[in-house]
Amino acid sequence: MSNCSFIVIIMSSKKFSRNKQEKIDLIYKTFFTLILKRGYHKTSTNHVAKSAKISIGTIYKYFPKGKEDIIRKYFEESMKHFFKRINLISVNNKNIREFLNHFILELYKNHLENKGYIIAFRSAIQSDKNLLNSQKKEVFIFFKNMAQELRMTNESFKQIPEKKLVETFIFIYNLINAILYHHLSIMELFDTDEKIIDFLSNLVIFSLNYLRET
Amino acid sequence: MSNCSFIVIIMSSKKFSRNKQEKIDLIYKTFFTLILKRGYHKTSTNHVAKSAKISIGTIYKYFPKGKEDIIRKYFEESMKHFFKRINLISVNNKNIREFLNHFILELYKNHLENKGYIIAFRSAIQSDKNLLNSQKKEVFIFFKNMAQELRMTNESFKQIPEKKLVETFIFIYNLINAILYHHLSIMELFDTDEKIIDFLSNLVIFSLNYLRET
Amino acid sequence: MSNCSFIVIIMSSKKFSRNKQEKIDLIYKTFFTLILKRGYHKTSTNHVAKSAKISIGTIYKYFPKGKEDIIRKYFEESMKHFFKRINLISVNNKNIREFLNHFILELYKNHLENKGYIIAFRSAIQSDKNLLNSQKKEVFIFFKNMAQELRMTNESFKQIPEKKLVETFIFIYNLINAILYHHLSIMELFDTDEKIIDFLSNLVIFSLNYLRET
Amino acid sequence: MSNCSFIVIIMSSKKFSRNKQEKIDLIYKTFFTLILKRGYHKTSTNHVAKSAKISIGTIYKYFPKGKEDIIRKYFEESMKHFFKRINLISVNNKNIREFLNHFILELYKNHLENKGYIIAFRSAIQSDKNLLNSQKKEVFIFFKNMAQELRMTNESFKQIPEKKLVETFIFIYNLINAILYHHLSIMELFDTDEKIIDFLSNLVIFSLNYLRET
DNA sequence: AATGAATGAGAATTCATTCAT
DNA sequence: TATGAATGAATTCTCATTCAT
Repeated sequence: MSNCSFIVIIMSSKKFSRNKQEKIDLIYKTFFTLILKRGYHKTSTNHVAKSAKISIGTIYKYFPKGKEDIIRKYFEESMKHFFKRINLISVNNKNIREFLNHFILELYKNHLENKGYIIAFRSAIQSDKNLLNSQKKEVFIFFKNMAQELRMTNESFKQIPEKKLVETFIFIYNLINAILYHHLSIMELFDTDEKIIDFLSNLVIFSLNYLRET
Repeated sequence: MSNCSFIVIIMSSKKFSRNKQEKIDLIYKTFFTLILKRGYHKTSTNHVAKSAKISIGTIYKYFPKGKEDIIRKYFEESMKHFFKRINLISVNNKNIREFLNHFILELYKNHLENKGYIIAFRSAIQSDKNLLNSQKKEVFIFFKNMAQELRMTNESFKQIPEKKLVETFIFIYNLINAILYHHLSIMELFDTDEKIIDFLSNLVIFSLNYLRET
Repeated sequence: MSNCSFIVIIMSSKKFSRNKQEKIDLIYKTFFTLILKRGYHKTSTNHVAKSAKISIGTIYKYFPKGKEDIIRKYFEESMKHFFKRINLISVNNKNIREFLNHFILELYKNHLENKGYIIAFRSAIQSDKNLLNSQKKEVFIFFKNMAQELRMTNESFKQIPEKKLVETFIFIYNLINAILYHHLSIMELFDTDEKIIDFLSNLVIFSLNYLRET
Repeated sequence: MSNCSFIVIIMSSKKFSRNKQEKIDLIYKTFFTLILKRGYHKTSTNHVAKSAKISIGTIYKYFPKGKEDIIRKYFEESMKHFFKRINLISVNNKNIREFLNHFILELYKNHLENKGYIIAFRSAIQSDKNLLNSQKKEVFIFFKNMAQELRMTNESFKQIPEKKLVETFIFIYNLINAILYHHLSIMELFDTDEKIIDFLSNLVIFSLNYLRET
């Protein structure tokens, strides 16, 4: 690591490179915060610029198609981050139940932290069907990789055919998302974090049994 | 022509209220159809007028606050219609399981028929929190009435305290809505109507047991 | 005529119909006047609205694609008007020389009256090649019709094959336009109207001889 | 690497001014090429920078007023170059007809090679009348010099008064430009290079006769 | 000298809403 | 009542230009 410190200094001296990521993150943060307050279609790029105290030109420099691009690029970044976190769990957990609980918890944290983005995403797919398809593909690829990995490292998963495993993961992922979104953005189903997570955990077990039987 | 003029006057005096409701229904239909095609925030009142071949003035005559009013008034009407249909079932069904299946089926049909409206409603609540509260109130009142009625006419429900019964109904209602919306507008969870309904039916039974135990 | 006066009153009572054409003409006039003053690319739709004291929405009501549409629609109208005027001449003139002089005079008047439009047209074709093609087609159709008519009614033209006649007209039309545009918008070639018209008239005779010989 | 550093320093001290002119030429070339593709008002300095793979700062270093300056400076340079080429002819040709043909050919080549610039110039003069006046002055000075020279070295020109000669040259220059521009940028008058040049050549002879007689 | 991030005025365009007819 | 022309604030987006590095 100490060998790298010099390189780090050289890299950070590269013009604007640090500011650049800071600006992008500021745009994300401001945009999704405003969406939480005023809703997607009442949040304009000019609002974001004014609120973030940057110029409108800067937003269009990094996101040439405006709002649509902010969502699309955040989607790409957030998927990677989220899946990285999920992956860390999968390797270390051998018990399915334990793994599921972690998975649900991560999804829950993700929803809490990205509420504005999730609302934006759901608004954007209304007029941009490609966005939804992109997401479906990413989700498929991720769970395919996860299934392959789990089947290689874990005896409990080895018995289930890969295709079935992937389909099941995607189903569970969508089921949890459906309920979490409703709980967080439409109407609270339970009054504490623990309760909703426990409910989802049991619901997933139920669903897995249901899927197995049918 | 002169022969007809008297008839026309007579007819129009009768037709008047019918025409009004026809126009309103045409506005609803056109608005929600356009939303399905282009999304909520790309559907303007002017578009609706052009597409429905009526004047923009007419829309503002019946819905003085535009899009917001269309959604709000349709919400009021649709709630009444939907609850009427549910009520017809509740009176005639004594078996809980049977009742649930009907309830789910009605919710499913409602979602299918009102997809555009449901998308519109979810977009509108982002910037109009009152709309969501109105809905919560209506839902509460309806299930309170339903609970009272069921407890009076049905032995199976009499054992459950009214408050608990109402809460449970509301929970089930929201749970089903969450999953149906995701299934119909975000990503298909099952490939046939029967499968999703059967899954929901079992899911509700599971949830009722889960709620009873906790 | 007196029989028609009643009809005229009825027609003018038709909502906005008179204002509509007035507004359109006002937009044309204002737009082309501003272009003369500030050039095409420094004349914005908002400028036109402000200068004409109408709202920007009105411009986009009649010209949904903005500046491009103003030019395109004026082009269509002006071609018709111009060709109508030319046609009136062709029928009444049997002497080719006399006909040419009228033709040149009409083109000259057209250029003088539509200087702003001609500048706009030449700017617009830079990024809208269709506009130029449309014009070529219209010019071709007009001169084809004119050639047919002249060959039917006039002995002097009967000897020239139709195709040759059309090509010659188009050539002359373009040659005159080239020189008139330069004279009026780039640099004066002669100091009086009479001189430029006389020069063009002789130039056309020269060109016709040149074309006949080659 | 260290072996080369000295050479690099030596070279860069020599290359410096050459690099500067290379950059300027690259800007000219890129700008006028883009104008041919997209038109003057859709070609921005930022586009030029991106397309030429230099920074926008470099463009503003050499052309502090942006597009306007590029055109103005190219205008100055190109006038000199063009007039140099014309001058070489004038000295070597004693026959007026022969001289004219060379003159027309040079103008034609100039138009072909500088199409983008010519479009740009005509767009720029719309909002920058000084540009047009500068050009008129340059043209006047050039033809005055040329007239003086020709009258000194050539018997055929000696008979014509200087003022008349200058005016005639300017007239011919503008006439040819008018037709060439139309032919190359609006509508083809002839299908080969030879034909348009022959036509122009005869046209100029005609015009000279016409001017002499009036 | 060269870079390119950043700016913000201003252009194009949309859309909810009003109002004369 | 019904119409749809008219409005103009608000939105998206571009582009000439500046300036820190």
